[in-house]
Amino acid sequence: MNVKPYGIVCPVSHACEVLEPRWTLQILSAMWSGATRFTEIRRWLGSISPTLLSKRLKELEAQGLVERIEDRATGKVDYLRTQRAIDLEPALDALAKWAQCNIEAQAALENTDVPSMMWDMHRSINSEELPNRQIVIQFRFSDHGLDHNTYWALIRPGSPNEICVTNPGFDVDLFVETNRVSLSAIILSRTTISREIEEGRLFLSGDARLARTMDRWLYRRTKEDPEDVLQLETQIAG
Amino acid sequence: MNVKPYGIVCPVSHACEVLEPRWTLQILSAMWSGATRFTEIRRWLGSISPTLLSKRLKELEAQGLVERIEDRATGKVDYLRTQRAIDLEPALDALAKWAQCNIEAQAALENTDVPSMMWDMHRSINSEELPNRQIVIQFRFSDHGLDHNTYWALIRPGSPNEICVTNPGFDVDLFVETNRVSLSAIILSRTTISREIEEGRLFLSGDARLARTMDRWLYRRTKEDPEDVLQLETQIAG
DNA sequence: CAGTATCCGATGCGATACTG
DNA sequence: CAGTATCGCATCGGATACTG
Repeated sequence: MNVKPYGIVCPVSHACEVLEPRWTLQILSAMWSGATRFTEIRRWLGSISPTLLSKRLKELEAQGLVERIEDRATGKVDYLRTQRAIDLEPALDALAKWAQCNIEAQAALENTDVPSMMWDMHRSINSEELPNRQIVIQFRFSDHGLDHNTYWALIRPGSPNEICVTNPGFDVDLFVETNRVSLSAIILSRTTISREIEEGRLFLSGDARLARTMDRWLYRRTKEDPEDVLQLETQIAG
Repeated sequence: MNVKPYGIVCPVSHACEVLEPRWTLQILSAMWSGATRFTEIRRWLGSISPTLLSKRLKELEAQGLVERIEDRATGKVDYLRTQRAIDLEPALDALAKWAQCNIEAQAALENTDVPSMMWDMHRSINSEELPNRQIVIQFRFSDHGLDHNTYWALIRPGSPNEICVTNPGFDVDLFVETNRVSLSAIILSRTTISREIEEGRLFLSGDARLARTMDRWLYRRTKEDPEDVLQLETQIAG
């Protein structure tokens, strides 16, 4: 058992006893997003310590939410969600939707872990929506105190996207200058690319067509139905 | 802010930052169930300290999830959920449903707080399904180490149910002998009344008709659609 | 009833170093 | 890469007593 039992007869509380310990839902979310390897999950979560991740994975295994698969040949280990964990998706969806509409996470956005956000660009940049040639996009963050404030995304037809912290040496097609609050707010659909540009928090330069189509090739985390977006817009405006 | 921010760009994590601190969801659930007064919420939760409840209520107020209403005339205070908290219901429902089907909470059930479970009988006993006269039901728990192992539920037409820890002095119509695991499992629909009787964990004596109809007058927490119940039965059997 | 004030102990969690 | 081993602090939360 993870958390001290609440002692009340209520299914939600039983769920809490399993899911409440720090990082538990984040680990499951990372796996939902496709992470299967220990190090992969770590990178997704950014600031979790290996000790704690190891502990949580064991707990999740004990709870029957995660399965550890070791390849005898290669020694590689994969973590997979069990059906029980997959069945959590509707609840996580509902929670995400609620948070999307009801939390002004300004304070949280300010704490965005930039490396994990950039790592996320592996899937956040949709190469299908980019020209069918090599593309290099440089991201520079104006925030102070970052270990790295410049990243390069390298998109090549037929290869997985690459994210570099050192200049890969190719010509840059698009320069993106922004800050962590702005970019994370865009990813969360809490604002729009055009508004961020208008208000001076996002600068795009280089290939004009890439700049114009950023709306399409940058994948946003949540897709709301029209009413929800409207509701969201209203809240942000108000 | 409540919990140290996760730093990842993900709405679920933002929800966690607000909802993860211990007792937060339980407080909202108690209010969902109709509790509005400080002491009422306390009783519902059983083992929360007043200090912590006070702290959480302030935090929830700061987050815009709870509204504190003080009656100038009487000085009485009510806590009400805001729309934002009410909008959490779908997520809580999904979570409850998941827990119902996917957690064998044996360990949790053993920690059931008996006073709060009995307090819950205020609403768990549906007087509509009882004969239209005064009914007294005595509950005795065989567990060791309880402050009180005997409770009396007093149901009178036109009055709210009463739960007593001392014999109210009326004739008892139905005697219920059980233990906390069994009764809480019944309330959670994790087992059935007839099975608990068969397996010797629940004894009913006194008015035979009250005993036979317990299925009807004891309100179960979650109402599942048929397939879900089936799924649950399978899991318990397996 | 509706809380506040204090205190203290457990432990959760982060940081760091190390290993096969 | 995939973890384990230690360490130590901070803080979370429980217990208790007290108040208007």
